[in-house]
Amino acid sequence: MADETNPFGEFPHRVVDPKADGVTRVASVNVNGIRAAHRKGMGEWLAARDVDVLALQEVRADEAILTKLITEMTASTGVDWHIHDEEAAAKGRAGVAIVSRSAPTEVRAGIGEAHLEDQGRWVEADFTLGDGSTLTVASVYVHSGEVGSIKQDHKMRFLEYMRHHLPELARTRDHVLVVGDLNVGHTELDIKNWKGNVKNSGFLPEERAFFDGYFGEEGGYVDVARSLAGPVEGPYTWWSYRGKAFDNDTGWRIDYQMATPALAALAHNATVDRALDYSLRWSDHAPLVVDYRLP
Amino acid sequence: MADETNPFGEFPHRVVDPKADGVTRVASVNVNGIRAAHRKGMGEWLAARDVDVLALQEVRADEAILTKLITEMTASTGVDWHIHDEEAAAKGRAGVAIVSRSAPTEVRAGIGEAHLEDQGRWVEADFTLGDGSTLTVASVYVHSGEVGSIKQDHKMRFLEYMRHHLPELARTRDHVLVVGDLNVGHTELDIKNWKGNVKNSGFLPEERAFFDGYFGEEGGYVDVARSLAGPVEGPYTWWSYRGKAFDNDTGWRIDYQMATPALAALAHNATVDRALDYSLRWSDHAPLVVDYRLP
DNA sequence: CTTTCTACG
DNA sequence: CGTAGAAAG
Repeated sequence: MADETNPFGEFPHRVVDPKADGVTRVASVNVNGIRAAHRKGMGEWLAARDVDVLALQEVRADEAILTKLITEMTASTGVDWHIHDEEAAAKGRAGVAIVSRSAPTEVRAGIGEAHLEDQGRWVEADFTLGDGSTLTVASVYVHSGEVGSIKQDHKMRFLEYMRHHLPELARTRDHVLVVGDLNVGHTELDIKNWKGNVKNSGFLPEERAFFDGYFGEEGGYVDVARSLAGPVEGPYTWWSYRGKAFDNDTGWRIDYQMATPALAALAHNATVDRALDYSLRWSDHAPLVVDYRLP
Repeated sequence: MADETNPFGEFPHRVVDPKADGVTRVASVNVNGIRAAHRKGMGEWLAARDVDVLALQEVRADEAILTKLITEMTASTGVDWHIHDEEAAAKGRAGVAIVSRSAPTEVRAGIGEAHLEDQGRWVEADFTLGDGSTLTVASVYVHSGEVGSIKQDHKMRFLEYMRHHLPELARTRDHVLVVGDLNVGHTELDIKNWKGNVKNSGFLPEERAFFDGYFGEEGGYVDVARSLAGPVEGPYTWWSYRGKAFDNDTGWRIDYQMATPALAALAHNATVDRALDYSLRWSDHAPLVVDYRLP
């Protein structure tokens, strides 16, 4: 409940977890339609959370709508935010974006060589850090998949592409942070009911094997939230709208922040904004928020 | 506003216009989707209005859903209502129904010879009256039409069919009551902005000419609401959802009760339940309610 | 269960 | 402006 003495109203976590000076806060969130998210209270979360880089997935709106809503939701900050998105060819589907307080030096949309279609699933932006090094941030939305459907083939192709592209990014850039909805739980700690899902898209052995690769020596990335949380169940980032999945915390940890090791070492304070305290829920995913003490 | 001393709560008209003994109340209403109408308060209207025959148009639901919702909305009456509908071939489109307190002796769906398609636009039911005569009630939903579109041709074909069928019904039955959304304003009194609509479907000269025929000597029907209201503007039965049409009463009188003369002579108390008093609006049409002192 | 688009009104 | 279906998640 809101605390009358709390200037952040219904967001007490903002008080118990203030952003420290010199910290860059990166939030990744699948908004499941930014229009609906905005209607249901995303703006209050954004105003209270004080993020510096906001990576969005499933925007499901064109650039004009995205810009309008982000501008409205960030009006209280008094600064002009930089908004870069990749829309899907099909209206109202997928769509990723990177919204940032500072201007990127370069933005690349689409998934490069596997650029078979305008899918609204990958956008990356380069930022120059204080020490002159470069940070590349990608907002990613992997297909949800369905066993026995062509959608699963597309998902596997995308995961396969990432197996090549992630190491290449890590090799050619200073710091890399790939965040988003990867639609796969890596380990048994990542899905509440993992036994019931070993044959479902999202926890298939062949999907999970890709993640072993992303996070292993060859992949060169750290699963930041897992690294900071340790080997505990969850914290989940998605709950089905069906039944009482959210109330029972029958969730999946399928949203990630994947950082190159030197960057991951600067991460602290990873939080999934499940919003239990204030009972707000404006998406089926919750934001994954991480603070980085960047150079 | 609701009057605390009014047992009908937010339906004061129920008090100022009680149904007299020995009266049969017939209501016609285009519900624009009975699911939405139910959700928005149709049940309260129905419970308060004490109708005997309810003719519905644009049900936009299959029989199972219609039956469930009508049963729920009439539960307080403690009687089993008789429900007969004609669905459109296309799910979620059109659909007419006759809901009655007493059982019809026969029900006919579809528009007979011009029965080119399952359109969900015509259903008629026969009832036996106290003196042994027969009353046929039809619930009709005429196409909305659009000048220059094939939809206008379908509308004109339907109106043409009615030009033949209405006199035939009148000739072969004792009493006939054809009610519903005819989607045409007959005279300049029937549309607030008639001058601006002489070239629009719903007030075209060729459409209005059909109504001259329906209500003339050859047609053999009386426009009950107009007959009781006299030559005044309206009362309108439909207002666009766009702009402030409802608030400004920029409406159309396109819902009718058409009765054979002997039946029309028994009609009194025609009311359009515009619901201004209690600010409820659960369809873009308002119910047209008429009391008949049947033999 | 929820979102968006679409067709129809 | 609003309804319901469809496709997707």
